[in-house]
Amino acid sequence: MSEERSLNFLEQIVEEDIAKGVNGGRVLTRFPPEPNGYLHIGHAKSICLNFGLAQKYNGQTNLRFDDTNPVTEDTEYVDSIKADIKWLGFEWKDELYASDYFEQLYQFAVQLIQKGLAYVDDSSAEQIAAMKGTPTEPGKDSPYRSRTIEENLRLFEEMRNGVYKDGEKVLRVKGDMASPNMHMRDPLMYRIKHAHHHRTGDKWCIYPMYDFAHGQSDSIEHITHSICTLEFVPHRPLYDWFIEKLEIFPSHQYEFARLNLNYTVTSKRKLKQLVQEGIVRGWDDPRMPTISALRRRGYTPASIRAFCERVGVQKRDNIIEVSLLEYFIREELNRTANRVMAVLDPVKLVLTNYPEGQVEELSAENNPEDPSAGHRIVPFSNTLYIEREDFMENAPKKFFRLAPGQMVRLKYAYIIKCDSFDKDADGNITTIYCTYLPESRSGGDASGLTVKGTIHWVSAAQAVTAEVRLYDRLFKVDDPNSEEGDFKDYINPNSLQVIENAYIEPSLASAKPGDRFQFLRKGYFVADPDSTPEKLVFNRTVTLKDTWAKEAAKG
RNA sequence: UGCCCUAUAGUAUAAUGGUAGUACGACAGAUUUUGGUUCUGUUUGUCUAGGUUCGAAUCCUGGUAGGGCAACCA
Repeated sequence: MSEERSLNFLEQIVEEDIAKGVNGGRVLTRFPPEPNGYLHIGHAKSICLNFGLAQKYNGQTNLRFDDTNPVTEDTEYVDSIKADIKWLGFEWKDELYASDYFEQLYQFAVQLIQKGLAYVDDSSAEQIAAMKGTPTEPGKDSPYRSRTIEENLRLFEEMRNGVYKDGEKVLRVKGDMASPNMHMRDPLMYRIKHAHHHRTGDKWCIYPMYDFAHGQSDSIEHITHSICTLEFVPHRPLYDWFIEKLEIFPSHQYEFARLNLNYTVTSKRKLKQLVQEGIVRGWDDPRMPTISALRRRGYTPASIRAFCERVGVQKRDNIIEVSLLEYFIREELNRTANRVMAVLDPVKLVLTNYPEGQVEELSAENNPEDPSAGHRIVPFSNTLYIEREDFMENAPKKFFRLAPGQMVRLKYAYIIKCDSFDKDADGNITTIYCTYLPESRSGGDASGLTVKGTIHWVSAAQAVTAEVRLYDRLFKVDDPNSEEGDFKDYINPNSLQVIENAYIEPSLASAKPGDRFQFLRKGYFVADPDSTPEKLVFNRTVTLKDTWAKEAAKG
């Protein structure tokens, strides 16, 4: 917070406005989602921006649902959006709905008709589209464009009163069909939809278009800085036009470039498709880029806020690397997550010189980055599980783990030496036999030996089994949006790997959903809400950086 | 071929007419009872051509490239 940073272009605008005394120095922003889907990482940027800007300049932020299209909206989405914003750590001033303004917006429309600036059009959607022209050719005036004010007033009222069916009539701006800006070519203001609205019920059968609701909603709330994404730049002249003709509070819109992440899609339409077609398990499937999925994946609000802060605010298109997001969650979890041992792909290891049946209680440091995290007890015995990949029958020189004749330290315990191993008929290693060095015990090592490698383990008799879900990127290409064909063709078929029976140390048995850990050498994990008293379920939030894997991949 | 927005290392972002810097990534090394962390070092950039200026990433003009705009979606 106190870190010195140059101002982004929106902060500059706000500071200039404050300096000039615009709006008496008042700052009021708003976050305006449509409740037709779950919030994603791109929205997080907008939330951090809108709420953060207001916070920084002693202002406030309204939460306003732009609910002008009853057929796509639902209270399920309203609830999830509110929960996500709160979880991210922000508080809104007022919870508002564009639908709160339906009567006011209707009156605005009447005023424009009275001024001769709007008309009722009987043309079909296809006819209107055909008369619109193209970006390089002007459009044509509708044959209904010259109706009298009185007739327009009567027809619009009849539209409201349910006299007409869906699509029979619309209310349009009397703009300029030759404008180089397509949005000024008699844009629609109202359409007829005999549909049930999640808040207004069946009170209305005409609904304002977004373009006729958004700017005026900002104006009604006296929003000082209305911040949205770049695709609305060409709409701004229309919003300004409405404000000018209606002579209402002049909110100003400013546009920034939306956030894009590589290897992911952030389009509500596409995300909804992934959910509805069962490609993921739901909006909060940890592979999704939604806020609720990131939460379930184990991301923290602070890490997402830090990411959004780092990404900055600009007007140029951008695709951020996922590694930046991962950096921030690793950075936080390294400081805060307790270390534990979990063996995901177990192979049995027997210490032939350790007394059968003896159980030693070893002290294990919870977090080397945070001494105040204390210690815990980990049981040790002659039969352990270690990670299958930590043993190689024929190891290359730089392999610092177990191999016949090679020594390694068992974390928090002893140095061991591999003597032999068993294989089954298929050539899989079934048991590894080692001897331990009694004088090498952690904390009191008198062996005089140093070994290159330290591996994690769990004691077989005391181990608890758990399900572990390993996630990888959902798409196998960098930029799924720019690829040919259907974006779903580029889904990574290995984005989820479920390990039914991982062995975890007994101290983990009491973990509660939402508890975060570092599984030593494996990554950061969070207990999933699917956990039951019988079986814990863990999600891998992110791997640790793994320079050995990188080395090994080089061949 | 109309209008609008944009262009700085691989990615993102500073420098607001005066030494092109930071973060992530990558690479190399040191430390390490996590091949983690930490530390050190290295690498790579102003789209292009003109103009203004003592001086241009910055201002102007042309070009090039990318993006947006023609839903009764938002």
